Amino acid sequence: MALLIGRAEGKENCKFVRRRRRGWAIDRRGRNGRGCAPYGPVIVHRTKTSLHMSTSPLEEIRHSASHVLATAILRVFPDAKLDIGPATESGFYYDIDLEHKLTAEDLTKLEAEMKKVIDENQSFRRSEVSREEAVELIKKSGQERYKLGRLADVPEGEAISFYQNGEFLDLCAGPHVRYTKQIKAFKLLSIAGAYHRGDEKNKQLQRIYGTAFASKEELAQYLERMEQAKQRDHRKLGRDLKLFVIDDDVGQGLILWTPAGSVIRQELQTFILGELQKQGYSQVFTPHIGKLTLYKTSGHFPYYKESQFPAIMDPDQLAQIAHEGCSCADMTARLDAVSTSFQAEINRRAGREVIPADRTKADESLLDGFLLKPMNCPHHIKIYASQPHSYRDLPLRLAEFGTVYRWEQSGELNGMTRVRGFTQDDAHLFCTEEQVAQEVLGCLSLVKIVLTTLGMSDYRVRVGLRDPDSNKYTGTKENWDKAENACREAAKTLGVPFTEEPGEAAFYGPKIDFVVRDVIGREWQLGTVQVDYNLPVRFDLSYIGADNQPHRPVMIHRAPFGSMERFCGVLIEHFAGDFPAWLAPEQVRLVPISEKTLDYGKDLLAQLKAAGVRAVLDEHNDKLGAKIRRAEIEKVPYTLVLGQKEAEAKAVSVRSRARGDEGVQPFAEYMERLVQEIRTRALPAKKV
RNA sequence: GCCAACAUAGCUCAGCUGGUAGAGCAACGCUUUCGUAAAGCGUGGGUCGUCGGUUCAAAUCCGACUGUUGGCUCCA
Repeated sequence: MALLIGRAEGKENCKFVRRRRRGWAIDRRGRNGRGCAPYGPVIVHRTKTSLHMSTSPLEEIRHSASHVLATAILRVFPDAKLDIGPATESGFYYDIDLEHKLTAEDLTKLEAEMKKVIDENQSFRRSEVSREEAVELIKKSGQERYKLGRLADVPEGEAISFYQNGEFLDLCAGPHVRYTKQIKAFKLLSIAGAYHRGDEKNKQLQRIYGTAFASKEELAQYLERMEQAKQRDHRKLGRDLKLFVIDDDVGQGLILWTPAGSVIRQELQTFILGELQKQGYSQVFTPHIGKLTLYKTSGHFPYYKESQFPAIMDPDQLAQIAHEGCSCADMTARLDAVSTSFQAEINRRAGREVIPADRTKADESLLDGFLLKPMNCPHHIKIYASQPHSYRDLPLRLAEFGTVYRWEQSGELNGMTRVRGFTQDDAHLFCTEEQVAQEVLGCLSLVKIVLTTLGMSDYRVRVGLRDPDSNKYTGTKENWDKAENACREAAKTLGVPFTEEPGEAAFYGPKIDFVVRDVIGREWQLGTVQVDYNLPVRFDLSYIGADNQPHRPVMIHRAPFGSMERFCGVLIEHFAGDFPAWLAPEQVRLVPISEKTLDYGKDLLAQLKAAGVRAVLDEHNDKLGAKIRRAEIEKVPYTLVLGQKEAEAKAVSVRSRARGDEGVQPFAEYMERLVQEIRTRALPAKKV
């Protein structure tokens, strides 16, 4: 999986996760006959977390609110056909089939109706019925379109229950609150399209999202949190702080790193490179494209074709065409054939004729050119394979900030976290079976160092094992046992709590993922380590052992950051733009109180720059307050106020973004502390 | 990809039912030389996402396209 690593781009992981969670995405692939990974079917496991198995009071409130919503919907739109309305992690929704396209005004209307229902203080009454009675009840209520299907989902032998509040009766496992007035605070949030049963083959219904709480205060707090999340959205901060740009003319999902954003990325890369050096990695560089055949060998191409950019013409073919002395017309015709098949591909993906393609007699083999690389491993494998290896050479650790390209559906794109081109802090370790455990541990500690340094202390580790009931994995049982034990042992040795999740492995081997929870409680899968017994076989890799016999090496794929794009996006939100000094694009803002101390500022600026500090002198003709304000808004970690007093004493008045006014201190002293803070990559220390 | 909403100056936004564009901030200039989150005055800046249609007249109405945002998992 080299693939996998790649896929997620940080994401790979993510994508994989999403794919598991989103039935439609999986189904889409399945339908196209591409539900299989190169090494076997994608293992789709749904962890069933039934709300009614362990409902909390809040979930009861929310689930009840969804019934109140349904009650209101039927009052306002009597012809609505209801599907399903569960509680969710942050609220509830109800899916309805309705001719009328819901608008924001409708939400207001529905909210008002819900208030009425709540004020009526209806009681929720449960009744258990036989299957036949249930069918009758559903038919009587005119909701057979979806509810009968839902009824069929209830396993034989399980109780079938209905809940009634007021005039509204719904097939429902419950439980509910006793009276509608127990729903103290609710709000309808948005309207969205949602496929019936999450399957794009089914009709798309209208989903109304809302949330509910036990008190108005909690609702207000929730909305406040949402507002804060909006404020720290990396897309907003990225624009405000000028960290990155996405330009339509360049293309969707392609990140342009601005000078400021590049500083952050560069610092992160320098940081990790230092760690790699300590761990004995070798840095390599490989190109952005590779021959299609390479990815056919690795097995990735046919299966991931959907998520790759179309192949590009092999320049060798162009050269050959020229050699053959083709006329201009011939050449144009052959190029045309290529571009035609390219057009056909574009049209196929779009599902309509974006580019009219009436000449599709393209020779498919002409497409057999180059691929924008979707993952780095084949290139690294070829470096390994370029010469014979002795067991004494191993482990060989090849690292590269490798940029890869994936074709993501347009609806999936999102700022830096879901893109079409991204750079993985990738590495492939080639080692003996005996070395796997130790090497995995090394990779894990690397991820841990990264997270610790950045203050991402709230994370969990997931060890993905094979599904014992499935034989769809590649490789032998012995190898799997060894690989899984290696992962398990490594996770134990790491000393971090971890969960073992059968069915979460990649097909070629088990993996260990780090799932980070951010300040607002969202989870991000960032670092990943994967053990691979398969690609070495496909590429017939070997090394000569101590027994003078050839042996198969084992590969480890790992990316502590995942992708630089995604990681930076998460980091921006993690710090809310308030980066620690070592990462901040601008570390120090020099603010002369007036032009009188401008020269002193220039003097300090030169000294700071000489020490490698990223400092900027504010030469604006503003009052002090305005300059301070600007520095604060731009989230500069340190602002040094320079007045006559400071100039005379060779001092600075320090204002820290994290701690506020820290008073006057000798410049030399301040600089020593600052350089130390940067060198040690310290996190911003809050005022005590 | 699918559903919905949105697209006006660098940013945030105003511009009602059609009569050909405005504010604040930012930028730039001048005045001010200032002590910890906004000094005053002035100047420049937009083919209103693109293309097409309706109309005497379109930022405004209609259509297509492009892009952005929120969704498309949490089993009755």
